[in-house]
Formats: sequence, C-alpha cells, structure tokens
Amino acid sequence: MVERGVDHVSSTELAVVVGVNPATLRRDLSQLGSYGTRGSGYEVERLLGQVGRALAVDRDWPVVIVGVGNLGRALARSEGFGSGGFRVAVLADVNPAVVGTEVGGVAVEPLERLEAACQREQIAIGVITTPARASQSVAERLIAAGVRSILNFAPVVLSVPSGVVVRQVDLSAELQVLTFYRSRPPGGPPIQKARAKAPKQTRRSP
Amino acid sequence: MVERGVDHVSSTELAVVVGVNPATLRRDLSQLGSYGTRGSGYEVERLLGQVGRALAVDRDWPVVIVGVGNLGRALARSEGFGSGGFRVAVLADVNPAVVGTEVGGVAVEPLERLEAACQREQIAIGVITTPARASQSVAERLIAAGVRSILNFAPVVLSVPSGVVVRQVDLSAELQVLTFYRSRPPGGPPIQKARAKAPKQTRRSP
DNA sequence: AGTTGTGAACTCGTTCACAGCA
DNA sequence: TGCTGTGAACGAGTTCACAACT
Repeated sequence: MVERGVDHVSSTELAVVVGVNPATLRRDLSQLGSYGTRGSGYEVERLLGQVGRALAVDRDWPVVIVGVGNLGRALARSEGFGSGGFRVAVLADVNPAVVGTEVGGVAVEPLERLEAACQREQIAIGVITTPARASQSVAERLIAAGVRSILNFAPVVLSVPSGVVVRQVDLSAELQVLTFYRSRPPGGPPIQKARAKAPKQTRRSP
Repeated sequence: MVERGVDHVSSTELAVVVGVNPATLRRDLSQLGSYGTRGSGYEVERLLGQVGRALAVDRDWPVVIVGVGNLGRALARSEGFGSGGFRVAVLADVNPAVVGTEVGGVAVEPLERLEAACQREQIAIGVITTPARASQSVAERLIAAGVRSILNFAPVVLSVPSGVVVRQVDLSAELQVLTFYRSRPPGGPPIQKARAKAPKQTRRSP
C-alpha cells in the first residue's frame, strides 16, 4: 500500500485482505497502542512502522543457514531475506565440495567451524536445511553456540531445552493439510464413527 | 513407534511427544471414531492407519511443482514426498535451460504445456515455487486446469476463487514469528501504550 | 458521516474429572 | 487397576455493538 501511494486504510479494508473480522483486526492493532484515527482509519506508513517495531523487524537479525543443498541455497537467495532485518551472516555445510564456495556473497564454512562462526557473527537465528538425520545434532550445536531461535526444515521433531523456540516447516505436513481439507469439504459429513451409537438422548432440563 | 516395535501407547505418552494436554489429544482422536482400548491405550499400528485415512494419505495424490529453481528442485527430491501418497507427477518451468531436464526421474515440461500436463496426470495439488511476480498468474492457470489445492512458497497473497484452498509457506513470516517470541519473552511486559491514559474510569452500573 | 477502541456477550476449543470399560 | 471417552466447567479469543472522537 505504501508503494501504491495509499495513505489511509480502514480496519474493514485490511480485514478483507487478511481474511478476518474487522473487530478482531482492530483489537489486535490496538495492542500496538492505538494508532488509528477515528473517521479516517489507519495511516499506512505509520502502521507499517508500528507493526515492524512490534515484530522487532527494525533490528538487525543475523541468521545462520546450516545445510547448503538446494533448499539452503534457495533460502539464502530468497526474497524473504532482505525484508525485515534478516541477513544471512553464516552458511555452513559438511560437504567439502561446497565449503568455500560463495552463495549470495557469503562463503560457506565447514561444519566444524559452526560454533565459532555463530559466535563471531552474533547469530540469533538458526535455519536448519540439512537432511533429517543430521538435524537434531545440528540443533544441539547451534544451541551450544548460543542460538535461541531455530527454524527447522528437516521433517523431524527437534527436542530442545526450554527457552529455545523452534518452528517447524514441513512440506508433507502442509500437503496433508491440503488433502485433509480436500477430502472433508466444509459442511460435509463428520468422520464416520466406528461403532453404532444409540440415537442421541436429549438430556435437557424442561 | 511402529518401527521401534511399540504396539500400544497411552494418550499421555502421545501428548507429551506432541506437546499438548492428554485430554485434548483424546478428544481429537475420538473424532476418528474411538480407536483406543480402555486400560491399555491406543494400538499404534491401527492408530496410524486411522490417522492416515483421516488425512486421506492412503490415496495417491499427484502433485505438480511449478518453478524448478533451487526450491522446486529441493522439494521435488525432498523426503516429504514419498511419505503419504504424494507423488511429483509434473514439473514445469519457463526457463528453456531446465525444460527437458530430469529432476528425480520426472522431465521438466515447458510452462506452455502446464494445463495439458496437469489434466493428463489428473493433478490435485499445485506447488508454486516461482518468483513472486509469477505466482498469481501460475495460480490462475493451475486453477483453470482443475487444481483445487495450492501450496504457495512465493511471498505473495494469492487471490483465488472460493473453493480453492491455498496454503502459504513464507520464510520471512516464519522468521518474524521467531523474532516476535524472542523480543517478547513470555510473562514480559505488554507492548508500551503510545498515549498516556487517564486512569481507567470504572463505568459500571452500581 | 465515518471509523476507531473497547466493554460485554458469546463462541468454541481446552481442560477437568469421572463413569465406564478392558 | 489403568486408561479411554465424554459431559460439564472453564477460559481464551472473537464478535457485537456502541460511545467517543475526527
């Protein structure tokens, strides 16, 4: 909207875009401290700044990507970095063939130097794009190096100490959500119960 | 658990693994039609089958991946396919350099043949891994070709007709969730209100 | 007139707690 | 005895509806 030169927007317009109820949207934004103007709505640029601050996007967040395969490479070059202070500061991989090569202007470190590199660059966020079998051990090493936030693309539930936040991005889980919706149209019948049940007794006080 | 030879599991054990309350887990599973045994818990293998059926993972789900860059390639070869009847049936790209090459045993089609290929393979799910600017048009073409479920990796909110389910996977959104948690420790203070407020007037009828 | 911010009502998912069954 | 399935209590988040303000 900033790009399009829009300077005010109402809760209703925003709500349509994100697909929620206007009241919900207003209540959520009011948590940021009431930045709308009655009668004309929210000033787009100011709102953007406020939301950015709430998400702490105005800081610099150096990120390490462990695992420079296709996925790691895709993320390192992705449009997602750049927006919001995220910055690929360290890349690491076991494979000697990729160690030393550059991806998006960052040289790939050998896995042995993972901890050192993370500490040097004050890494706050670790992204794991290794094969599944390596992910738990990588997570442990990241945590040992002081990383407290992990984004894991390997299809493995990481076990981590409390205080460490993990987000899981799992292709097959996403696909399953799609097939789940597809196979159960909204308003369709509930899943078949296994046992025959006696017709529901109404048990309401008269 | 099946692999480890575990044959029964209680709601409490499962709840610990997934990090929810045992009662919640039982209620959720009971939607599948009561497959636990009182006294001994759920039979692992049977439960797996039931959950699989509920998620419609026992069917074959041919998938198209549009955009065979690093990300598309990573997904095509990913461990996520194979588990649950997902199968990469079509790959498509605009880039003549990749058209005709094989990724994971599937030849890349030119984008012009997208619709034809989707119809030929009875595609149910489309995965969009193109650059952001291409994603809306790809989505429209997929929908025209009969695809009703879309998994979009481009950082763009797709607008689609009702009846089409879209899931968005967005790196920068995931990172922002991490920084949000990081900058607001649980139990920490709420976000600062902007304006000084008069002490709250109680306005309650006496 | 138009739109926010928010008490109050409401909704729906979560959790308790226990009867019922293996 | 152990654990499920579920009615009932609970509570967090959603929505209504309107006073307050521009």
